Amino acid sequence: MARVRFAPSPTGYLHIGSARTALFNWLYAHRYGGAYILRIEDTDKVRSEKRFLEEIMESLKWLGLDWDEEPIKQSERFDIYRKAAEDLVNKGKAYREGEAYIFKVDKGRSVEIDDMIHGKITFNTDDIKDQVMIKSDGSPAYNFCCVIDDAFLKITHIIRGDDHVSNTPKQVLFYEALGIMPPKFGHMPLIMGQDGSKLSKRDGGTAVEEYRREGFLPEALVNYLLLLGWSPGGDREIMPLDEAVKAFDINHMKGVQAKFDIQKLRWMNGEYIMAKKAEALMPLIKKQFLASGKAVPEDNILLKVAELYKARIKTLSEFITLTDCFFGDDYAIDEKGREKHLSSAESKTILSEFADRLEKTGDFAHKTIEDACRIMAEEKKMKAGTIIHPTRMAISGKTQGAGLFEMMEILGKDKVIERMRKAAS
RNA sequence: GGCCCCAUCGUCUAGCCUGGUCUAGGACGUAUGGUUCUCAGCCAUAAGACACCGGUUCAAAUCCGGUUGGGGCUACCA
Repeated sequence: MARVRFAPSPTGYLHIGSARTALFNWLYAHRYGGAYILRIEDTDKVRSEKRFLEEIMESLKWLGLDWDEEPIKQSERFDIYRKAAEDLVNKGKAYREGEAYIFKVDKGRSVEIDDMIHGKITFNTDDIKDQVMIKSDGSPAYNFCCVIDDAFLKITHIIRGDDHVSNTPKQVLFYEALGIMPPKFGHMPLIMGQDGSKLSKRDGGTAVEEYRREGFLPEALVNYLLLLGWSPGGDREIMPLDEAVKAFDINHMKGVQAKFDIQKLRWMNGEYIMAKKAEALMPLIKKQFLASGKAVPEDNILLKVAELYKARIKTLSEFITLTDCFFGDDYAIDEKGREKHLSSAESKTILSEFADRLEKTGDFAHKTIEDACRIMAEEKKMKAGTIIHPTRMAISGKTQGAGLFEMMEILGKDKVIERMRKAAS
């Protein structure tokens, strides 16, 4: 029975790298059957804030990485840490220096770690200073309370970032002094930015919340993170969480740092959006409208537009900018496109003639509209595109978009003719 | 500086553990062509990598050593 944990510090939002750590811990627990526990490392009372904790938990839930037991908070366990430190002083393994409790490190020996990802790593204790357990202000030092809590929670496997490898021998020394068998460790390399330095805003953002706001789907973000440092061993790219659980094998984790590539994340997000039914996309798109302060469109129109556009968006936020012409008259206009397709007298003539013909049509189904367009093109001996481009520009303000006739059908006869007449005048 | 981790296309990676099947496979991105009213999508094609040096071996991307390069840690932060 494996017991793993994710131990965030509520001093900021959930970092994308932390999300990956959480993901692999979650995967480990679900793959091998066990518990995935949340521990709140809020020993720094000044920097820890409730709003950050709430946000971190919300982001984890959004990603689908729910924890199994009631989370524990280190800020409520200071007495336990002090008691453990006092025991070590009484056993002669530590000493006091003022108010602080300090652990004596045996020099001249080696500490070996059999890392699940890196293999054997050997350290010499000559490189390790005596370790503070309890600071002068009474709060515990990270490495000490980490060990006390991991032992208390009976953690069997610690999967965390490479930034902790040098903490590991210090922690192993604590386990030895406490007479407790250390858990297995697995350190995964950190995620880097495009230029190889720390992940930053330029790379697309560091907080999970930013990606959520931008309209990334949690499934896509998780899938992308999954493939950063781990691979199922073949050519699979799209792999949802439930399948990842079955295929997960920590031995396939790479010991190499990976660069975060927003382009591939965008592609993957597009794949997930495309794969969803328009109906399933509706609530997500509505939330996006709400979040951007725009009125939520009517269901029946939104559904049709979603159907038409889901293959051409990479994020939900793009949906809003791309489809503004369907949901009001104050849509954005591509000035270069207007210059190209609507400035000439010829294009205005074409527009008004096409509008005349459309007025006479019985229904306003896209097939009917297309027929009217093709017939006009044939009679005038022009290419259909000569009519289509100015019309698209006139009704949507854009040179790109879904099929023109489908767009026109959704907009409706009155609106289409109104916009065409306006552009022709 | 010291200690530690790492090194396959621009990026994510398969292959490495258990040398030969690798003239190194896939995906993203890029370029070109096809489909089409544009864009997206879809389809096809192309360019593009074993960091370097040495060793072991009949044979090395794969094993060993070194060099270079990148990263982490080096706090009474977590």
